[in-house]
Amino acid sequence: MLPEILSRDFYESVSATELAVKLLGKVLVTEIDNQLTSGRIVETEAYLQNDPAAHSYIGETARNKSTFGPAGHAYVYFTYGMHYCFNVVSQLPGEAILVRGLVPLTGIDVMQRRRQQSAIVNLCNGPAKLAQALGIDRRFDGLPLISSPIYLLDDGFQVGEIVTTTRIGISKGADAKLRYYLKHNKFVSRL
DNA sequence: CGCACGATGCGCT
DNA sequence: GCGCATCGTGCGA
Repeated sequence: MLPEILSRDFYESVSATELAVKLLGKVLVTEIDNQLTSGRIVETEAYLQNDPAAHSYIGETARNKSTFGPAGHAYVYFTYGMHYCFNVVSQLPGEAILVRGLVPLTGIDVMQRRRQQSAIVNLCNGPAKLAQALGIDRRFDGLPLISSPIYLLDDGFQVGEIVTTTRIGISKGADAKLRYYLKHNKFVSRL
Protein backbone atom coordinates (compact mmCIF):
# COMPACT_ATOMS: atom_id res chain seq x y z
CA MET A 1 0.00 0.00 0.00
CA LEU A 2 0.95 3.62 -0.46
CA PRO A 3 2.01 5.27 2.81
CA GLU A 4 -0.82 7.21 4.42
CA ILE A 5 -0.62 9.82 7.17
CA LEU A 6 -2.50 8.50 10.21
CA SER A 7 -5.78 10.33 10.64
CA ARG A 8 -7.42 11.79 13.74
CA ASP A 9 -9.63 8.74 13.98
CA PHE A 10 -6.61 6.48 14.46
CA TYR A 11 -5.84 8.21 17.76
CA GLU A 12 -9.37 8.89 18.98
CA SER A 13 -10.99 5.51 18.55
CA VAL A 14 -8.90 3.46 20.95
CA SER A 15 -7.71 3.33 24.56
CA ALA A 16 -4.17 4.37 25.47
CA THR A 17 -2.96 0.79 25.85
CA GLU A 18 -4.46 -0.12 22.47
CA LEU A 19 -2.85 2.94 20.93
CA ALA A 20 0.55 1.98 22.36
CA VAL A 21 0.26 -1.36 20.55
CA LYS A 22 -1.15 0.12 17.32
CA LEU A 23 1.74 2.59 17.08
CA LEU A 24 4.23 -0.29 16.77
CA GLY A 25 5.28 -0.63 13.14
CA LYS A 26 4.13 2.87 12.16
CA VAL A 27 6.66 5.40 10.80
CA LEU A 28 7.50 8.63 12.62
CA VAL A 29 8.62 11.42 10.26
CA THR A 30 10.06 14.90 10.83
CA GLU A 31 10.83 17.55 8.23
CA ILE A 32 13.08 20.31 9.57
CA ASP A 33 14.84 22.87 7.37
CA ASN A 34 14.09 20.65 4.39
CA GLN A 35 15.74 17.68 6.07
CA LEU A 36 13.61 14.55 6.12
CA THR A 37 14.19 11.93 8.81
CA SER A 38 12.06 8.93 9.65
CA GLY A 39 12.04 5.67 11.59
CA ARG A 40 9.76 2.75 12.31
CA ILE A 41 8.38 2.54 15.85
CA VAL A 42 9.46 -0.65 17.62
CA GLU A 43 9.00 0.25 21.31
CA THR A 44 6.34 2.22 23.23
CA GLU A 45 5.10 2.79 26.78
CA ALA A 46 1.61 3.80 27.89
CA TYR A 47 1.09 6.38 30.66
CA LEU A 48 -2.49 6.38 31.94
CA GLN A 49 -4.96 8.28 34.10
CA ASN A 50 -4.50 7.65 37.84
CA ASP A 51 -1.06 6.28 36.98
CA PRO A 52 1.53 7.40 39.55
CA ALA A 53 4.28 7.15 36.92
CA ALA A 54 2.51 9.57 34.55
CA HIS A 55 3.51 13.24 34.45
CA SER A 56 -0.21 14.06 34.55
CA TYR A 57 -0.70 12.31 37.90
CA ILE A 58 -0.24 15.59 39.81
CA GLY A 59 -2.86 17.34 37.70
CA GLU A 60 -2.53 19.75 34.81
CA THR A 61 0.54 22.01 34.83
CA ALA A 62 2.37 24.10 32.23
CA ARG A 63 4.71 21.20 31.55
CA ASN A 64 2.18 18.39 31.04
CA LYS A 65 -0.55 20.55 29.46
CA SER A 66 -0.30 18.81 26.08
CA THR A 67 -1.33 15.47 27.56
CA PHE A 68 -4.68 17.06 28.47
CA GLY A 69 -5.17 18.31 24.91
CA PRO A 70 -6.47 16.56 21.79
CA ALA A 71 -5.42 13.03 20.86
CA GLY A 72 -2.95 12.70 18.02
CA HIS A 73 -0.87 15.68 19.12
CA ALA A 74 2.70 15.63 20.40
CA TYR A 75 3.74 15.82 24.04
CA VAL A 76 7.44 16.68 24.21
CA TYR A 77 9.10 17.12 27.59
CA PHE A 78 12.60 18.04 28.72
CA THR A 79 14.33 15.97 31.39
CA TYR A 80 17.66 15.40 33.17
CA GLY A 81 18.73 18.87 32.12
CA MET A 82 19.60 17.82 28.58
CA HIS A 83 17.16 15.39 26.98
CA TYR A 84 13.86 15.67 25.13
CA CYS A 85 11.39 12.80 24.88
CA PHE A 86 8.50 12.42 22.43
CA ASN A 87 4.99 11.14 23.26
CA VAL A 88 1.77 10.72 21.30
CA VAL A 89 -1.22 12.13 23.20
CA SER A 90 -4.07 9.64 23.63
CA GLN A 91 -7.79 10.15 24.00
CA LEU A 92 -8.42 10.46 27.75
CA PRO A 93 -7.07 13.60 29.51
CA GLY A 94 -3.54 13.08 30.85
CA GLU A 95 -2.81 9.93 28.85
CA ALA A 96 0.10 9.65 26.43
CA ILE A 97 2.34 7.09 24.74
CA LEU A 98 6.11 7.46 25.07
CA VAL A 99 8.01 6.35 21.95
CA ARG A 100 11.21 4.62 23.08
CA GLY A 101 12.73 3.02 19.97
CA LEU A 102 12.82 3.39 16.17
CA VAL A 103 14.43 1.59 13.26
CA PRO A 104 16.12 4.42 11.32
CA LEU A 105 14.73 4.58 7.76
CA THR A 106 15.24 7.94 6.03
CA GLY A 107 17.90 10.61 6.54
CA ILE A 108 20.37 8.42 8.37
CA ASP A 109 23.21 10.83 7.51
CA VAL A 110 21.26 13.67 9.15
CA MET A 111 20.65 11.55 12.25
CA GLN A 112 24.33 10.64 12.48
CA ARG A 113 25.25 14.31 12.38
CA ARG A 114 22.70 15.32 15.01
CA ARG A 115 23.72 12.47 17.30
CA GLN A 116 27.49 12.70 16.70
CA GLN A 117 27.28 8.96 16.34
CA SER A 118 27.97 6.75 13.31
CA ALA A 119 26.64 3.38 14.51
CA ILE A 120 23.11 3.04 13.16
CA VAL A 121 22.04 0.86 16.06
CA ASN A 122 22.78 3.74 18.45
CA LEU A 123 20.82 6.44 16.62
CA CYS A 124 17.25 5.79 17.82
CA ASN A 125 17.36 3.06 20.51
CA GLY A 126 16.07 5.17 23.39
CA PRO A 127 13.56 7.98 23.88
CA ALA A 128 16.07 10.83 24.17
CA LYS A 129 18.23 9.41 21.37
CA LEU A 130 15.41 9.27 18.84
CA ALA A 131 14.24 12.75 19.76
CA GLN A 132 17.73 14.08 19.11
CA ALA A 133 18.11 12.06 15.89
CA LEU A 134 14.83 13.41 14.52
CA GLY A 135 15.47 16.97 15.73
CA ILE A 136 12.50 16.95 18.13
CA ASP A 137 12.64 19.61 20.84
CA ARG A 138 10.35 21.89 22.85
CA ARG A 139 9.04 23.58 19.68
CA PHE A 140 7.23 20.33 18.81
CA ASP A 141 5.25 20.16 22.06
CA GLY A 142 1.52 20.34 21.31
CA LEU A 143 1.81 20.06 17.52
CA PRO A 144 -0.77 17.93 15.70
CA LEU A 145 0.83 14.88 14.08
CA ILE A 146 -0.79 15.41 10.71
CA SER A 147 1.64 17.34 8.51
CA SER A 148 5.12 18.84 8.30
CA PRO A 149 7.13 19.23 10.46
CA ILE A 150 5.99 16.06 12.24
CA TYR A 151 3.60 13.25 11.36
CA LEU A 152 3.07 9.49 11.45
CA LEU A 153 2.68 7.14 8.50
CA ASP A 154 1.10 3.74 7.98
CA ASP A 155 3.00 2.02 5.18
CA GLY A 156 1.28 -1.33 5.59
CA PHE A 157 4.11 -2.89 7.58
CA GLN A 158 2.95 -5.96 9.50
CA VAL A 159 4.42 -6.36 12.96
CA GLY A 160 5.35 -9.82 14.26
CA GLU A 161 5.27 -10.93 17.86
CA ILE A 162 4.85 -8.20 20.49
CA VAL A 163 6.46 -8.45 23.94
CA THR A 164 4.81 -6.80 26.98
CA THR A 165 6.89 -5.84 30.04
CA THR A 166 7.16 -3.31 32.85
CA ARG A 167 8.19 0.25 32.02
CA ILE A 168 11.76 1.54 32.12
CA GLY A 169 13.29 4.06 34.49
CA ILE A 170 10.38 4.69 36.85
CA SER A 171 9.89 3.98 40.56
CA LYS A 172 6.18 4.61 41.14
CA GLY A 173 3.81 2.30 39.26
CA ALA A 174 6.77 0.09 38.40
CA ASP A 175 4.89 -3.20 38.21
CA ALA A 176 2.31 -2.20 35.59
CA LYS A 177 3.07 -4.00 32.33
CA LEU A 178 2.58 -1.09 29.95
CA ARG A 179 5.68 -1.35 27.77
CA TYR A 180 5.41 -2.94 24.35
CA TYR A 181 8.10 -3.84 21.83
CA LEU A 182 8.70 -5.95 18.76
CA LYS A 183 10.38 -9.24 19.61
CA HIS A 184 13.94 -9.78 18.33
CA ASN A 185 14.34 -6.17 17.25
CA LYS A 186 17.77 -4.69 17.87
CA PHE A 187 16.52 -1.09 17.95
CA VAL A 188 14.59 -1.65 21.20
CA SER A 189 16.23 0.41 23.96
CA ARG A 190 16.58 -2.41 26.48
CA LEU A 191 15.68 -6.09 26.82
C1' DC B 1 30.71 -7.53 29.91
C1' DG B 2 28.09 -5.01 34.01
C1' DC B 3 27.47 -1.43 37.23
C1' DA B 4 28.04 3.39 39.09
C1' DC B 5 27.86 7.95 38.52
C1' DG B 6 28.09 12.74 36.68
C1' DA B 7 26.10 16.07 33.52
C1' DT B 8 22.73 19.69 33.65
C1' DG B 9 17.85 22.34 33.58
C1' DC B 10 13.72 22.94 35.46
C1' DG B 11 9.21 21.96 37.61
C1' DC B 12 7.31 21.20 41.77
C1' DT B 13 7.26 21.00 47.24
C1' DG C 1 16.36 21.98 47.44
C1' DC C 2 15.07 17.47 45.34
C1' DG C 3 14.26 14.38 41.92
C1' DC C 4 13.59 13.24 37.30
C1' DA C 5 9.67 8.43 31.59
C1' DT C 6 18.26 9.53 30.15
C1' DC C 7 22.71 8.87 28.24
C1' DG C 8 27.61 8.39 27.96
C1' DT C 9 31.80 7.29 30.13
C1' DG C 10 34.89 5.04 33.17
C1' DC C 11 36.01 1.54 36.08
C1' DG C 12 36.61 -3.31 37.63
C1' DA C 13 36.08 -8.26 36.67
